[in-house]
Amino acid sequence: MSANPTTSERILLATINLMAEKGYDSTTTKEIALAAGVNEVTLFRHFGTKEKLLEAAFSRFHYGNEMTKLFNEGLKGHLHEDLLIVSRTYHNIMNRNRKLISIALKGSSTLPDSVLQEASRNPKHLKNLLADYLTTMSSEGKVVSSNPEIQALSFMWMNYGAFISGLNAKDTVSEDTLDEFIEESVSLFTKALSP
Amino acid sequence: MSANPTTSERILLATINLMAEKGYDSTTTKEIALAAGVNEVTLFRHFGTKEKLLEAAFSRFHYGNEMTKLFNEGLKGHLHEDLLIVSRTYHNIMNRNRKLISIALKGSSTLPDSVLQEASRNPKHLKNLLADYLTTMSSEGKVVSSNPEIQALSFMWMNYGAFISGLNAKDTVSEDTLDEFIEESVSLFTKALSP
DNA sequence: CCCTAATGCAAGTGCTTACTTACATTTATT
DNA sequence: AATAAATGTAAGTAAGCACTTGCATTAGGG
Repeated sequence: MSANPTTSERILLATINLMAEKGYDSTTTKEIALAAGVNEVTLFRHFGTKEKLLEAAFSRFHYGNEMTKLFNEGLKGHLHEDLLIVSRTYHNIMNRNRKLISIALKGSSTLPDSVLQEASRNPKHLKNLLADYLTTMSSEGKVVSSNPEIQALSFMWMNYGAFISGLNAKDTVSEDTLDEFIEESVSLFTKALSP
Repeated sequence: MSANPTTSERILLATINLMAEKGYDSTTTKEIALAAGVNEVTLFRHFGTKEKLLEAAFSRFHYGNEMTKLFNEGLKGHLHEDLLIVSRTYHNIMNRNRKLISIALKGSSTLPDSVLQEASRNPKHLKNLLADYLTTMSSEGKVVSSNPEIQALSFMWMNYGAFISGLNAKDTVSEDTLDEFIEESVSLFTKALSP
């Protein structure tokens, strides 16, 4: 369909950048074409409709299952270190996909379902993994046995809130501030969860 | 200007409800008028423009400074109880204004500044208040002396994340689940912050 | 009963939008 | 050089948008 991949790519990137700022509805195909340096007609020849254009952008750039992999392999049974890894990986993934998430958050009446699902599975999946981890750790006596579900939820929501907060801030949260927050908050949870 | 307040009120409520679902741009004045049970012209006679309409909705329904008042009067120096009050009051205020916040979050290129400011001051103001509280508590030996800024930030972000998570969920988070989360998470922070 | 203010109704304006069509031009392939 | 595929250009379409205008209808207070 597209012999020249750079053209498609440029259009998709322009789509993501503009829509992350202004939302799906407020971003016009004319703008996108201008930002991508192509004619508006080319955009339609490549993707047909505005809706399919966004779908293409999502399916090409969305994040995979890095987090699941992390929980299956990367955690060593040391609470403080493991929470650090989880938190850092989480923010890593989220920040890499911040624009897609921003688009989904702003939403629209005509936003394709596939796009909405991508964002809604955000913290839920991770909460389950973390809850399982805490349950295991608890059975090994390495974590206080209480309510692993809500403990995991609290941790994920804290990081989710931190991420969302940084999304719309004009002055981007610096790398240092994020690191500082991660370390302090992980220490906080480590102390709270230790037997 | 409006001899019949119910008419204005109906329009404002319809505005908030529709825009919270679909966002500012995607909500048409025609829809609003239909939902409010008035003619579209009446809407313009009352508020002039779509922009002024949203401004009116915000200025009439936005939350005051309940949280500041709370910190000046309501806290008693008992960590666990105080955190409980803060958390409960926070979710109370946020849930009462969930639709306005939803509108501001979705955003738009033409969204009035006054509306955006309302939402951006969300956790920041509260973080400062909570940080001050923790500093005081720390000087009284009731809280571990570490980094009150980030401790406060962690607590606020956790609650912010919890709130945002419940915003877009189709199945509203039940009252019970929220209560359960608040109690468990406050206990968590109490243990972590105790000397 | 009259007067005024609020509302409804019908029609229309000018603008923007996503999307199309027909044709010319460039670029790559053979 | 010839051919085909990808892009540009120009123009237009149909629909939807916020917003306006002129006039008829309703309702309440004096």
